[in-house]
Amino acid sequence: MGEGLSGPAGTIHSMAEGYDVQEIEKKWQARWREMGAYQVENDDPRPHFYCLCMYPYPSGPAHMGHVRNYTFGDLIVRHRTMQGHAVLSPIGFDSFGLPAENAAIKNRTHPRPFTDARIGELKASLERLGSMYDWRREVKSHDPGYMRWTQWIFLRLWENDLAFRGNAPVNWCPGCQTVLANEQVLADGTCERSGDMVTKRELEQWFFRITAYADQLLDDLDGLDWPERVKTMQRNWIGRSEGAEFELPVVGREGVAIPVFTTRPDTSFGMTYVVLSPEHPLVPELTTDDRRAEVEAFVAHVAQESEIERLSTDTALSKRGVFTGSYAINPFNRQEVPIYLADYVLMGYGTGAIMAVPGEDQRDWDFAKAYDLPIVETVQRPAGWDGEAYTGDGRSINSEWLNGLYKAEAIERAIEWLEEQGIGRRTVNYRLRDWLLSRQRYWGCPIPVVYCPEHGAVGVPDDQLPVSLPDDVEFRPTGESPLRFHEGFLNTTCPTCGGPATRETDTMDTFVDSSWYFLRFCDPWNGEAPFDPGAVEQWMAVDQYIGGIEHAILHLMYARFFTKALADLGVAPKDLREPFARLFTQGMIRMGGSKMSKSKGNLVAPSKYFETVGADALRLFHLFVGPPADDVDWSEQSDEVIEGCRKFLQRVWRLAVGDPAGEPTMDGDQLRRATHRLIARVSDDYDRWSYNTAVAACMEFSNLLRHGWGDRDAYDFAVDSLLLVMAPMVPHVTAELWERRHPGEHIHEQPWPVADPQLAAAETVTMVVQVNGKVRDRIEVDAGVEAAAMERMARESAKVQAALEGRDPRKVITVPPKLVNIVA
RNA sequence: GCCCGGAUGUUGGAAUCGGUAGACAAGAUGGUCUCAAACACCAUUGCCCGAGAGGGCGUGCGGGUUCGAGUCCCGCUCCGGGCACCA
Repeated sequence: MGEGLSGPAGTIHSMAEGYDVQEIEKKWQARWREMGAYQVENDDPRPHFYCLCMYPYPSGPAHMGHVRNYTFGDLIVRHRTMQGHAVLSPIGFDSFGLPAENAAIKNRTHPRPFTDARIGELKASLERLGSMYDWRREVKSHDPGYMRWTQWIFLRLWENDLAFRGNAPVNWCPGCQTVLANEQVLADGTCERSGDMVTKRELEQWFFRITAYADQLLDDLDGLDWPERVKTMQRNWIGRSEGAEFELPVVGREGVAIPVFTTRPDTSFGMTYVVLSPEHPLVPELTTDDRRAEVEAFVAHVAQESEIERLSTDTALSKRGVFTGSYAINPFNRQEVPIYLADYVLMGYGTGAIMAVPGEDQRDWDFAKAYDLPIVETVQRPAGWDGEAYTGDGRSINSEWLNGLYKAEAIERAIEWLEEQGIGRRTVNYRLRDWLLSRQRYWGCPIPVVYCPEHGAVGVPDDQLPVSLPDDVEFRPTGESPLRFHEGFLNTTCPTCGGPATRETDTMDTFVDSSWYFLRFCDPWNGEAPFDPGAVEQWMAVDQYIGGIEHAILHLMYARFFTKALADLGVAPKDLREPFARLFTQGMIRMGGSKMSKSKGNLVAPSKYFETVGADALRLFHLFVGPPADDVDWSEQSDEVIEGCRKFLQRVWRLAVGDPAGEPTMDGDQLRRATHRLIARVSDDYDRWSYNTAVAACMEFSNLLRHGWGDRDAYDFAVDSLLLVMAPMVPHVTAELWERRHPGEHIHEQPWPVADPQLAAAETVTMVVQVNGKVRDRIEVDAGVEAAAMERMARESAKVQAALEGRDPRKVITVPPKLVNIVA
């Protein structure tokens, strides 16, 4: 080993013994870097194709998940390029975020050098993997040239009422005296740093009005070529529900009414009580004096509960509610019903108040039982029904003018009645909430807003962007943002009046950065705008987006929202309604049942394989181990399979440069046909993301070749074709072999081979003969065999006759040319 | 609780439209080469019966449709994931 590159004329036998993986991989990586391979211009005349892997958070050298992700991406980039496309393959780094800040706090350093070092490590790994990008287009979230436009976009959204300030409960750690991000709150509701129980506090926060796009975000899912699973998750997250909103007058209080939302107005006659959220603004007014002490104690208790406690279903229902002392009037039947509070009614959904129909809602039924409230059935149960609340369809009962109607019709009728009476209307509610983007952290993009005592919140003028993060900051062990104590940053002047003002010290959620980076890649050098709509039109939408399933909801939803909003604001092309036309979500790498991750300490570093078997073998393993969408279980077997991949590549090397000895198993014509079949198979497998079977096809084909050649031309065609179809999977070894076989040529600049369908079709087929569905014989037949001939051959088979035992066939089914089934 | 996936040899997986179940690998066993080992190569490898020829069984479980089911339908079990008091 090692002499492989020493001399182009080196003896074929020494080369045939194997090749030096390290030397070849480094050689080609340097070559690709020098030639600027896969740099692409916006006006490239070839058909455009935009392939994008989700830009990574720079956590250091690549982990196995990265390797898997970027192996798929690189395969597509190289394959599409060989097919004649101009492929945009950009990459960047999602470089803001908590881990860098936590590391800075711990190591008493600054997140910027820390992050830059991690980016350097990750870049080196990607290059070592042989993954190709147009590095000129690199985008980093923390780059001032990128932050400027992130802030610019924020201001445009704010101007158009798509960003706003509002009160929101935030996670507050009493020990650290600071707000925490959701990720910093552990599963048991405590602070990850201090261990104190985290509580909720109301604070002024910034939001993006994503709910304005709820309908579009839901409807446009239908046109996307995405995994059904991801679309379903987004649909559930948006959680559209249709129903009615109407007002319940309060007994003895003129002009006071409680609005409620329901999806089942048809069951309104069964309303036997009303429940409000403890945070509901009407609570003080509705509480009677004799109930006040108990109600206030209950409200106070709920307020200090953590989210986890509040959502826990463990607490007995009898402790989760309280009677206010007031009554509301059910407008449907004029009956008075008691008004309760309960912690499970959420202020953030619907109107924060519900009509309770225990007959047709299980939760209401449980609550009614706990508080001894009446239950009235308003839907006819089917015969034999012995459950509690009934949510199925049936005729309305006990409902006056609704009686006899089925569910759908009764809902319609009830809504019409509410509208006629002028007390209610048809409405749609969404589970989706507006996107809270404020983060009380340092290492993120500053929100470009100034607070003036005179003019309130004022946007920083465009020509003063970006608002940068000061470097001379001191990180406090508590995790409090140093921006809040940095006088130079904090104190500024009002852009409107020039008077003294203070800056917003919150930074943006890092999901803001990742919501438009794919647009910036189209025009990363633009200094006048985040991007030119014309440049975006050249490439968008992304033709193939690749990433982990963990981003199925948040990132993908936010990026869709940004794309729609920017198009509507005229920043992006108007007709760009969706950012990612096709999405592929790869499986996770697991080890011992759980996701491979740094925090679990079960990482297997790719560098170990780069240094031994090389990038090609590791790439081949990831392609071969199973379907790309499936999770990979890393086990002892993985190392053995990787070693098998390495051996396979060594065999390919010997086939391509050596002199295979032995008796060939087929003649030249047969080999040519087999080669066309290989091309057809691999091309089809690539198109349907079946890389594991594409690798298997290549292995099978190389097993045919290992015996040697009968016809040198056919053999050379076979080897060249094998190298071409493998070039996107294992770029280094195929590039080296191609150059040796075709001096001066570069395999990745060759056109993708196309199979001749005539030659790819099999000449002979194994015809299976069954008797009563059981295989009794196999006969080699011409591929164009006719049904009559098949039946004749089947009947003549000695094995078939033995199986028939003299019986006469009742029926014969022939499926030319593959199968005959004789039914006797 | 609701909504999605999934279950195939010892293991990872294949079977694309209802038509040869187990491709391709990994592992194991035996062999060739070697002083020996490694490498490489060859053979065997779902289970059961049988010396063999051959036969029977077999894709989580129970039914069904069909000439024919891993694949379609009905009912379960287990595993994984998402959402989870959403009115």
